Amino acid sequence: MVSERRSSPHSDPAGHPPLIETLDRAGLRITGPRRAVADLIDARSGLFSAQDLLDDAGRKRVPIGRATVFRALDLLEELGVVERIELPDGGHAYVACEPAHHHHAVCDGCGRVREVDDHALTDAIAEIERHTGWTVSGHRLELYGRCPECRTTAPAEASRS
Amino acid sequence: MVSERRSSPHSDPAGHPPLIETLDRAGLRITGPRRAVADLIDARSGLFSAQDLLDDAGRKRVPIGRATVFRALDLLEELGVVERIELPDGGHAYVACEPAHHHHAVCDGCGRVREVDDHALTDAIAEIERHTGWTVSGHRLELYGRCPECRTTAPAEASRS
DNA sequence: GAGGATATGAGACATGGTCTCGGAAAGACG
DNA sequence: CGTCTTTCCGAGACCATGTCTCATATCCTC
Ligand SMILES: [Zn+2]
Ligand SMILES: [Zn+2]
Ligand SMILES: [Zn+2]
Ligand SMILES: [Zn+2]
Repeated sequence: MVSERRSSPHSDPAGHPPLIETLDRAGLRITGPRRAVADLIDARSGLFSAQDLLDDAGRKRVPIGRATVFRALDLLEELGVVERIELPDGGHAYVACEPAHHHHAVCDGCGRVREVDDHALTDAIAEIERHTGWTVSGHRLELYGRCPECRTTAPAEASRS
Repeated sequence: MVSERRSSPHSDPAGHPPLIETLDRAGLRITGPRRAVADLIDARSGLFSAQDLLDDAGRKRVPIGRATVFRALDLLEELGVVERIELPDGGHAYVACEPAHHHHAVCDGCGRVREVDDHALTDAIAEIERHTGWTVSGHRLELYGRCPECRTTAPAEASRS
């Protein structure tokens, strides 16, 4: 479990279209399980783990195989609408997001995730290439901290360094 | 296994002092196993996994417990001289490095790792904080690409995207 | 509908890491 | 040195997160 989301009015925070649509537009088969996984993800906000989805599914009495969930996540990840991110503690979690290249800021208070664009980093990387003679073909950046809501409220509530 | 290192003359690439010294200076107990792990790491260059160390140890007939290797890695990581980094494919690997904050460029040809400093990124993050209202307390950046040596040689050899 | 391509689910397997616990050994001190 | 206390170690169970296999079920096209 990644972090129990308090049910908030953020069910569709960034106004993503339903994920299932992405599968459809990509010409992939729309199957029951895929729709189910897509819906489960749509119903969440912020971080989630594959296990979270499995748990959700169990709670809603929608039986889905473990492998299927991972396969669906792989698909969605390839399509760029779900990303697997690295947590500060070394664990992984997934998050729904836009296909365009970007990065994520993760709130360690509430698990909210905010997409962050790339601008400044692109320059920084060009600079690094010039400096080092390396060719940088990809990168991964994750930011950790507190969202505006959590910054003003109690700084308490879990979080490892 | 993270990537079989071709034995190269880079045994001590950045001129790190022996890792065992770090443990010593930190006032930690110098035990046989810790020394062994430190030496095994010193003898490597580039990326390695805990399993790599275990294999090395086996080959050299230096029996070390699995848990002990992980414990030593944890220690060294806390001291900042070893870091666990995320690979493009989602796997993990360790690498010896300087304690100062920095990031890593990983060559997908040969597994070499180069430390990269933080300058431009710091500005970028300040900018993001101003923009989003978030407080960013930590971050993680990994660069993937090709080192100068590998760029000139065959672009072959594994690597996904 | 019927049929062939494709996806699913159960569960074995793999990997990477943690935990527990009795026994071993470092280091302090005399 | 020898002893004592504290810490560490190793074996192996355990766990979480994924992946694979293969027989079965489902889509989707015709
Ligand atoms: Zn928050
Ligand atoms: Zn980027
Ligand atoms: Zn290289
Ligand atoms: Zn940095």
